[in-house]
Amino acid sequence: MDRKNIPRATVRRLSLYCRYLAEIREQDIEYVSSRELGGGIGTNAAQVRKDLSFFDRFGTPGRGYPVGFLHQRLEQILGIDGRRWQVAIIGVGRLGSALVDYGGFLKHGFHVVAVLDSDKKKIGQTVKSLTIEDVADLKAVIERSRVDIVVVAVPAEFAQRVATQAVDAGIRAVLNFAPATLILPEEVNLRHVDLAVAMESLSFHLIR
Amino acid sequence: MDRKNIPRATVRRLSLYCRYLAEIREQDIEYVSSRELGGGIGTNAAQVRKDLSFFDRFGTPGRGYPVGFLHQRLEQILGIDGRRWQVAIIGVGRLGSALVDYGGFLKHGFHVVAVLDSDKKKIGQTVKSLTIEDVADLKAVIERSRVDIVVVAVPAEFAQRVATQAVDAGIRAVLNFAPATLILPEEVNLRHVDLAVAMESLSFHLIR
DNA sequence: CTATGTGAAGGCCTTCACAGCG
DNA sequence: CGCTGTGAAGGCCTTCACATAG
Repeated sequence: MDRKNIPRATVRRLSLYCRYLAEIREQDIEYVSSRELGGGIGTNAAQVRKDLSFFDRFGTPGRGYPVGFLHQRLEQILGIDGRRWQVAIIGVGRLGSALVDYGGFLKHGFHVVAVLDSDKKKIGQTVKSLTIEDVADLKAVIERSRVDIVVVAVPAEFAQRVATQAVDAGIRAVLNFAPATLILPEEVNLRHVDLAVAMESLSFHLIR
Repeated sequence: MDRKNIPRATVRRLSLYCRYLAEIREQDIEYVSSRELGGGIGTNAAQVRKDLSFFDRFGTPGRGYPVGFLHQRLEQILGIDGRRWQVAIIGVGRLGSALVDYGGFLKHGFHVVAVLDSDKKKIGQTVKSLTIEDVADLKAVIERSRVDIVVVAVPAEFAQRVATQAVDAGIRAVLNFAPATLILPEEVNLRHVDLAVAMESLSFHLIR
């Protein structure tokens, strides 16, 4: 099974299945059918079975999927089992600081190990026991802290530069919050969280 | 042209084209080719032409697209020209408050007109000259302030309830930041901004 | 000769439908 | 008999390629 050939949409749903399974696991439910699992994340039974079939035969015909086992396997597949991904956040504005102590990071195996900014007034201050470092030292910080994932939370006009520097320093995964399109080498994993795009798509569909 | 039949991906790119056009318009560039426009947002020329052809013939063969005109038309199409969409933000935690004064809202025709929370200690306090109201009064607030779009920024366990209440109060567009899958009627426009999903999809692709 | 607009082809993802297993 | 796993069908979106306009 080559991870490159898995549909993006499937990976997205894997996260949602995983979250749903965590919830019903708490309720000591032992088996879940593809229909229930699909309903729980807003898709259908066939989609669930197809998604899971990319990886293995997790289910038992006539019964469904064993909740605990499937949950555990999905965490392995997503790479959030035990493992700790080292995250650096660049840009400590409103959004950046909200992200630093966003509980969700730690909970799911992501660990913020560095915070950077270009503002001399911020450099040296601490956020959640992390000292804000100079973005000019990005490469050194990435290497020293063994950063896996870079979160870009700087103003739009600096986003491309910062992202390129991160990639030059060896980074292969970038999560961009800046309202800007980043152009990076094909092999770099890039995700956008774009408020403007989301709002405008709502606006588009509200008309008429 | 029925807005319902436009591919989601096309609407998404419309926002990106619009942003790119705004940038080069500043530089007094008069015409842009589909190739340049595509390159600017990380797609190709054919895609640009197909996307735009859903709406009109904006271009001039041999020259390209007139930047100012196309920008203006895309703003109209997206519904962000002059018009003001009224936004309510539910949940004034770290994320919620970061959103309230996130400049990007106002700039593009979105106007935060109400902020709500369930925490008695927060209700009555002000954020950016808005008084935090009781989420129990959601329906009244939505009607009084003529809210078009609801932003859900509450903890996951309350997200579904709050969203359902908003829809019952007549809301037809929801932007969800909570790490939870919302199940809402088909006709409601729903967008998710899901950090966990984005991070986990990066994690998935980083393995091996 | 350059660059758009668009039917047709291609590719990817979702849905169907059913064989087969428990 | 219920529910999974999966090839095949279907549908949607992207890419191609060329007729057409300036």
